[in-house]
Amino acid sequence: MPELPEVETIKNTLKRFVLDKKIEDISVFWGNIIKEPDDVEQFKHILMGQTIHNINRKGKFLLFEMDDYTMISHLRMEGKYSVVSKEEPVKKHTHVIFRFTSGEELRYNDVRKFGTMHVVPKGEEFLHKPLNQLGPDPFDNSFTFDYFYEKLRKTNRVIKSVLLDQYVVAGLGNIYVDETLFRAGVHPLKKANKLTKKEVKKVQEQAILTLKEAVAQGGTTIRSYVNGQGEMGMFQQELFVYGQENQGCKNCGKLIIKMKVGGRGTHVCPSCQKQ
DNA sequence: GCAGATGTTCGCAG
DNA sequence: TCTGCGAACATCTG
Repeated sequence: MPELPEVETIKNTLKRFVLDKKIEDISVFWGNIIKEPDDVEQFKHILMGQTIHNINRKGKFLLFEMDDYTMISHLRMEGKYSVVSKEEPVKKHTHVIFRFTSGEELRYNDVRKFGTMHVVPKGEEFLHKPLNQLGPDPFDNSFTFDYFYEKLRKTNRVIKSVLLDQYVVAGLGNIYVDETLFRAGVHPLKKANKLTKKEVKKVQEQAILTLKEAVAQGGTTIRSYVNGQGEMGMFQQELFVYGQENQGCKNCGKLIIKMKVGGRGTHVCPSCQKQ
């Protein structure tokens, strides 16, 4: 269920446990998670013997950088990583296990099995799917006002759908889009190309600010998100609209309403966010 | 028990 | 070319 702040938190906790660990063996219990190479045996073969030297993040993707390859992992709705001793009983929804020479294991657990893993040669991460078409990370310098304004100006979609589009900006998901639009005072159904420059600026600033605050709080735990150590995030305390339907707006007191936008549950203060 | 929803993304159809 | 909708899957809530 992770968006950018949750993935960033997972990256930081995982780094404390897997750097310089060498993969001795791999088990895959649900092969559909492995997307590249398309053959699971090949996936296992090329990663065995590799040592994890660094973990990076782009948008909602984790990049495990090894000797000759990078594993690009997306957690989708429910994916989780944990590092445990090999003695630890394997949970029901654990689908991939990386066994280290140290006796520890990196385990991937995913109730809904939506997550994906791609292994590509080191240095070619951004040349192939799934990263080659991704928009800028919101924390990157390339996420400029001019870039963002042009993207919004050229589409006929509503602003919420555009913010969820990872080709426009990579990292926002349903929670942080709703929070960003509330903080910017923009209605999710407003057409992206109808936003004034001032509104675009505000949306961009609030997106970055909201994500930064959420990272500082270790992410948002609504149902099941935990970091690489099984700890919950704390940002849910700071939410203004997400999951706050039928409660008073923290700004004006009017009831927060829930609606559907682009098939996604969407939370809005009808008074603070004018269409 | 069943319909609908869940922090995501992709492929397909119009 | 662009946009919207179902599917991938399991579980929980009303």
